[in-house]
Parts: sequence; C-alpha cells; structure tokens
Amino acid sequence: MNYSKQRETVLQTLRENVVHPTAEYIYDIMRKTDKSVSLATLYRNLNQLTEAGKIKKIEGLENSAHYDHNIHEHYHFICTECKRVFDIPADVAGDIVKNTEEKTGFVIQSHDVIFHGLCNDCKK
Amino acid sequence: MNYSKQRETVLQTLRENVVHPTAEYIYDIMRKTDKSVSLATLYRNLNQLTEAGKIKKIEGLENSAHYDHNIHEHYHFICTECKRVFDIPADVAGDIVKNTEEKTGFVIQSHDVIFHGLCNDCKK
DNA sequence: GCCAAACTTGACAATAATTCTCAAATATAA
DNA sequence: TTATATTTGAGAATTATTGTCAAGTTTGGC
Repeated sequence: MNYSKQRETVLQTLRENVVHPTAEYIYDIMRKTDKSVSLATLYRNLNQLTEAGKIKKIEGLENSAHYDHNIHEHYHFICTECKRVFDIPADVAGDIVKNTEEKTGFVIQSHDVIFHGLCNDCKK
Repeated sequence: MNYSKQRETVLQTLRENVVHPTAEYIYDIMRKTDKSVSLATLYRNLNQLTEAGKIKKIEGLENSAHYDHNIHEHYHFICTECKRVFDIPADVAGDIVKNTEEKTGFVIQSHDVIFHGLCNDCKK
C-alpha cells in the first residue's frame, strides 16, 4: 500500500470525529478542504483501511455502513431515538467466544454485537 | 393488517426453509407457484411481518438482509467459507443485557450478535 | 535527481438491494 | 353488497456502493 494524501485524510477524519460516521459524513468533511476528492476514492480507502485492520466497518445500522477508528474489541449501541452510536466495552458479554466455540466446535474469527435502545438523554 | 394470500405464502416459505433466506431466495421459491408475484409485494410483506414481530430481519451479513422465522432470542454465525448461516443459542452471552444496562444506564430494546468464522465442515 | 513499475486518483457509468408510485384488485365491516 | 381501507403488480426511482479507465502520484533502484 503506497502513501496517499487522500487516504491519510480519511484516517485522520475518522480519528478526529468521535462519532462513528458514515461514508457520506466523512465525504462532506473531506470536501471542505479538498473540493475535488471523489466518492470512489473515499470508498476505496475505507475498504483498504478496513482490509488492513486500521479501521473497522460497522454494519447492520440503518442502510449505510459506519466506520470506527477504534479497533480494540468493543460493541455498539444505537439509540433508536437520536440515532447516535455509542461504544460498549466488550466485557459485558462474558466468555462469549469461548462459550460459542465450545458449544459448536466452530472456529470464530470475529464477532459483532449491536444493541438497540434508548440512550440516557433519550430515555427520559 | 388485512389477510393476504401473498403474505401468507411469504410466512410459510420462511417457515418451511430451515435456512435463513434472503428476499431473493424467497422470491425464487414464490415464483414457482405464483408466476405473477412482485418483488415489491415480497419486500412489503417482509417489512410488515418484521414490524409485527412475526419474523426477524438479520442484517450485517454480506449485502442483503436475511430473514428468520425463529423469533426466539438467539444469535447467528456465518461461515466465511460456505456462507451458510447457523443459529447460536443466546446463553453463550451470559447476562449481556443486564450487564450492559447496568454499566451504561441505557434502556436496551433489542440486541443482535453475529459471529464470523469457520463451521465444522469448512474448518478442516 | 531521474525513470520505470506499481499504485492511486477523479469522473462518472454501472450495479444491487430495496423502496416508491399508482391504478386495479381484494378484503373487511356494517 | 356496498363503501372504506388494505393490498397488489408493474415498473420507475432511490440509495449505497463498486467498477472502469485514462491521467496523476509514489516508490525503489540507478
């Protein structure tokens, strides 16, 4: 993977935005400083960075994928009211991988947990 | 929700197919007995049945959604090799909901767990 | 520094999954 | 058995994402 200014910007945009943005959101931000960046370039870079394990793609939320600069094991919570995405520490799930491997015999390469519900701001 | 023959067929097709089919798969089966059923009707009914809690939509697998007639709490495992979707009992995750609610204060309405890895046939 | 090979880009066409629109058909309740 | 509400089929429309390709950029060896 060669260096590219655009890819650097994608990664930095993700790191600077605590939210878990969609491609569209990142695109809007990138266009502010680079009027000519292309959507294809963005998607290409998001895929490459995901492939390289530098970022994580979060699927299963609404229609479009979200991206996460935090690649440590953790889960996600999406508020059904305000649609914000929150991080959930992985230890809430106990020995989920070990338990599942023992019960099934399958080899687990990765797993994702997504919660839906009301965040503290919206539950009132 | 009024009665409709097509919706009945959607539900029955899902129940008779132990796999976790996509809309496309269900569509192919329905076309065998009803040459004139429309894709829009299928998607409408899948959404209505999901809304009504009679089936469950599984997102986050490949590009298209899968549907599940089993609405009891359970998780899914997708084999990265053969792409089949397996059911995983919910007890592998311990008190995941209680733990998460206690740790965050959020109200959890639902949660999904998706594993990726190799099934017993493919791990050899 | 200069060059060739490999990689990346922007523009935009193409695709895939799903949703929308609307007139015609069907179901329901009185 | 009729009026009202719901559902359908057909196909156009939409949305997110990927593919194509010529032009621009990066890199490692000289």
